[in-house]
Amino acid sequence: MNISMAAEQSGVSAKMIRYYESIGLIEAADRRDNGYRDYGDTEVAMLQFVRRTRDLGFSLDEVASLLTLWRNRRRSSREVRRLAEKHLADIDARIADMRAVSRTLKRLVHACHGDDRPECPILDDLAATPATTTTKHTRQPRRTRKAK
Amino acid sequence: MNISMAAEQSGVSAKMIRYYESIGLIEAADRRDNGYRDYGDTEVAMLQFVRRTRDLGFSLDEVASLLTLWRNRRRSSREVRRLAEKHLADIDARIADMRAVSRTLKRLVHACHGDDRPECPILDDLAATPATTTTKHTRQPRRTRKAK
DNA sequence: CTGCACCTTCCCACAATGGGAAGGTCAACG
DNA sequence: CGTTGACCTTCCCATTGTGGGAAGGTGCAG
Repeated sequence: MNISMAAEQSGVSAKMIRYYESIGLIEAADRRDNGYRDYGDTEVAMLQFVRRTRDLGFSLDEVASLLTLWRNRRRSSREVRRLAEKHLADIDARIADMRAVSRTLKRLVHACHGDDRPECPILDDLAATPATTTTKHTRQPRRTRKAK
Repeated sequence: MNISMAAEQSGVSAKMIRYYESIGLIEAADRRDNGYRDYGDTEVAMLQFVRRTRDLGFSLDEVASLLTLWRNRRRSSREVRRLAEKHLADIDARIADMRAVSRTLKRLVHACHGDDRPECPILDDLAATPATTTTKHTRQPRRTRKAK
């Protein structure tokens, strides 16, 4: 089948299929006499695997690893799980960060009248002068290199 | 003060300060005779505003809008709140998506032995043939083609 | 004067995707 | 048979926001 059909059946755009091929994520597809790429059910299944893995937020690098493991009949499930766990930890950390942001935004939105007046706690908060931070002046005793 | 000091005090890297200037997010800094950019407390405060806004996940476009509102003494807080609410909704939607991913990953990780054996529900799930999805296939746009 | 930490501009890269141009191919329809 | 239009191909560009680094100028301590 042609690439657009493979795209439709796998849920991966034709553009992306070509891209995945170009970076070596998937093998180069067979070509027909006219130069068109030709796909079979095996290839479509692989593309579906890639799409599902991407849907779970794995990077293309991770997809590559998972594809290799998938194809390797002598893999250890330990390795697969390790990859998944690492990614899960990453996702959860990002969720935590975003929840903190969400809480802050909710608080700010709540505090703001949202009417014609210019007074706005949201802007006040964003502009908050770091009096809180007690920034006692990063000294500059001559050539002090910045830390961190 | 020099750009590196402004960077240190604002928490925005020198690289980013120049970039923000180049895209017109912030005004071009004054220059000293030697061509060096020169920053004062006002500029640092603006950079801090930008950093805080970025920390809350606003895009640079949104930062630009918020900066304009911040500077405009005749703004309506309604507009600010609308922006914040829109962003909040966006964040919350993304959190929901990621939580769904997290739940799926947790389930998969849980189901996987993670030992030397190759059997792995994680890979099985990623490879799952859409028998479950009962996707009866979206019909073609028109001109049915259904190659081979 | 030397050395070094600054500063400047400019270009490259990243991740993953889409848009679109220029040109070849295939099949249906009149 | 020729036109038409939906395909296909490759190639380049844009995105978002950030960092790396080169090449060259400046300022100051020793």
